Amino acid sequence: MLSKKTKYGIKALTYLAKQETGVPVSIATISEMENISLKFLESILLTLRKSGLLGSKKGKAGGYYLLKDPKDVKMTTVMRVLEGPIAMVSCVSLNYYEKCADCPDETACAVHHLMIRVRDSNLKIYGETSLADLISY
Amino acid sequence: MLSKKTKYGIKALTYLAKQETGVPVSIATISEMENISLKFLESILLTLRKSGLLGSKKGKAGGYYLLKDPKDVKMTTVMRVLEGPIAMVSCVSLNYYEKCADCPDETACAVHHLMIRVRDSNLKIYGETSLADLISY
DNA sequence: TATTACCCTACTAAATCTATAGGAGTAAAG
DNA sequence: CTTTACTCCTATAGATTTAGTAGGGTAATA
Repeated sequence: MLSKKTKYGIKALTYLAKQETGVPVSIATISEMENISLKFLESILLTLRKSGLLGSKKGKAGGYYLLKDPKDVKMTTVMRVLEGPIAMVSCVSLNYYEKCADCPDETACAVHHLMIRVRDSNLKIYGETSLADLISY
Repeated sequence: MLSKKTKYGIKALTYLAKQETGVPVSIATISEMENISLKFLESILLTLRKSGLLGSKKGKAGGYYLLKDPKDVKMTTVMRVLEGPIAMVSCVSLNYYEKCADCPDETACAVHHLMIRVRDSNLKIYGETSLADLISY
């Protein structure tokens, strides 16, 4: 299941993607418009900023804004920042590979092979979808 | 991330799929061969039996065995039994649909559209993969 | 200098995951 | 008919993750 953090994060990003570029939107505004708990959203936006996806402006009329053109923000990046590795088991993760403790031979592991296929198909979807695609509905 | 329950469950199923059909294999044997905690595996096999995928024989020389031909056991079924819904959000689940509390309009929700694509691609993979495919490596 | 809004750490309640404990019941072998 | 080798089933517990909440600090602007 997708965590609420990821779900809310994507909603916030798409909301920002719909705004005029560079104009900061306050946490409170996004919180109201997307029905997200203010403090929870605050922490999500913070991680999005630290990851380099968002910029922020402090003080009056401050808020968050997208740093890139929505069509240059791929969902692969978004998912990795918010949800973590795209692979469902670490032994098929490209960026966070780890050997399974219980598995003597990866090439003989059924789960391994299946999850490689799942990973690749998901990577394909996330890779060919951008924020711009998501707001085109 | 895939739960260990699912991972172990798939491993157990593939182990059973490799055996002569109908011959019961004890929990202890599977536990040893696949490096899975005995008691944890016990509870996993129990749910697999209750779901109709496995049969069991009690008493001496008892154990678990596959009820169907491995090529007739689709991973869609296995994943649903062990991991739960294949959809990553309940608003795109075919079997466990639930409206999102925070989302006034599904058709306008970016997460919804993205997750439909993910669900469909995963359903396709699980649907065209059987236990028999998994043991052919 | 008052206000607005982000920044950051820490904390907590609830849920889920990953088992473990322990006994009851069943079937076959000796 | 008793021992042995299994499954069956419920309950529980520790660890981890999730989904927030609390509260003060800091910067920018009018």
